[in-house]
Amino acid sequence: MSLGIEEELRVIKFNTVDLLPEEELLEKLRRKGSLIIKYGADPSRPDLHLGHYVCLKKLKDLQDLGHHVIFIVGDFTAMIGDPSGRSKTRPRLTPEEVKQNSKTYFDQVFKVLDATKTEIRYNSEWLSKLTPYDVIELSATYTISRMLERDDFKERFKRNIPISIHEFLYPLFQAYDSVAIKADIEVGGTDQKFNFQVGREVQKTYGIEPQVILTVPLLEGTDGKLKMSKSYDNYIGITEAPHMMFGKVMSIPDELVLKYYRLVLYYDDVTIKEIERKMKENPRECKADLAEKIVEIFWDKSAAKRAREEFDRVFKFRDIPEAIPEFRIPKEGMALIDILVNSGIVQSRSEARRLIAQRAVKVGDQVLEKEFEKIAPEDNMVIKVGKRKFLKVIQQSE
RNA sequence: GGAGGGGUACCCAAGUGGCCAACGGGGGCAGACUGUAAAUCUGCUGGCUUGACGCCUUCGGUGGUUCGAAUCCACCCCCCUCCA
Repeated sequence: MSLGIEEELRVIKFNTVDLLPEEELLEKLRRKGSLIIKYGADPSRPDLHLGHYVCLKKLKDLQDLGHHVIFIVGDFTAMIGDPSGRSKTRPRLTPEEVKQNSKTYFDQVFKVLDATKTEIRYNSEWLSKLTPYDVIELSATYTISRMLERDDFKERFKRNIPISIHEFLYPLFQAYDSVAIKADIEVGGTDQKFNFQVGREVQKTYGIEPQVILTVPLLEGTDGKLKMSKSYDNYIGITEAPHMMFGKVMSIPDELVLKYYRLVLYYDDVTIKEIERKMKENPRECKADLAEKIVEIFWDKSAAKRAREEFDRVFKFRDIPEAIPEFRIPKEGMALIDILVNSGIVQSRSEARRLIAQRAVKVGDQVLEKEFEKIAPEDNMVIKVGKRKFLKVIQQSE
């Protein structure tokens, strides 16, 4: 915290989208020095991915600047069950499930944040104490038309997709969290801007100094279009095995590479310019560098290096990966289809048939076309199914 | 409470007595190409059966009519719109 305010502001603004209002932040910094930073977590989805990482990284920046990060687990809201989406009522979580989830959650969070400097709070602590009277009072701070300013609500309203009353309550409860901990800054993705705004309003009506809004960009997932999310299955999880992580980064569209360099690796403008040039010359290497560096963040240098070598072996040199599942068959052999199904490498016999018909099953570069072909175990026999599934077939011990 | 519209596979959406395991699109998977990128082309996309034939399960739920139902009837559940 020996940095000047100018310098501190520069760090805070790196990779942020909104910082509203900036003057208020400056004023707070001058007056208070150390600020209370709020981050709200949804414990119903305990798998963190790179999208979350962007946010966590910003929290870490703030932490390093000497601010106090409070991590709020939305256990109360999770127990009610957030029905966003359409007809799917999200399963309500029991307190035990919440406990369980938050444990895995924090194992992951503290790969990034400093555990000793992070305060964890559960919002049931104050939300469950609210009386109907309090809730009404809280609801009175906001109007329907203001709620409908939020894009997703507006959209749903326009398209006659149901919005239940308690969904309107969510932003209010979230705002109340800011009241309860007297947040100075709330940090989240740009999609949270509206909720944070509500936080400000509500804080004001409760006579508390309004929080400053800090949003970070949303990171697109491996499909390159939608924001990274577990439900779109386009995410790169921060606990995924090195080779998985590496592979997934390699599969992102080129257009995203610079964004990843910037948001995940925190490269500055000058370096980004360089990468941009390199990207034109050798996009593959450039992406592999990115992948290796990302793996390095969550694992270590050697794991990252190994992941890269492994990837090259399999996809560049069309070789076989180092560690692959094994399946034991009797020495007289077994029908191909049974091997595929019994080993669990494919889901059903129908699927196995399809894959065989599509010439997706090979040994070496020989395509196996007959599903009932008897396969006898041979030394180092590896069956390849599709691009990335491998199975080592070995003889059952007598 | 009244009137009308609707609930179909992972998602969107056609189908209103047999030709429907169900058009089309998205997504996914596989093949060609390749940098596990993008773009493009092709095939597949409920399960079981050697291909075909066939069989089983699926069209909000439960019963019914019929040789035969996602399609018709009854009751029920849920969603949307308008009126009160």
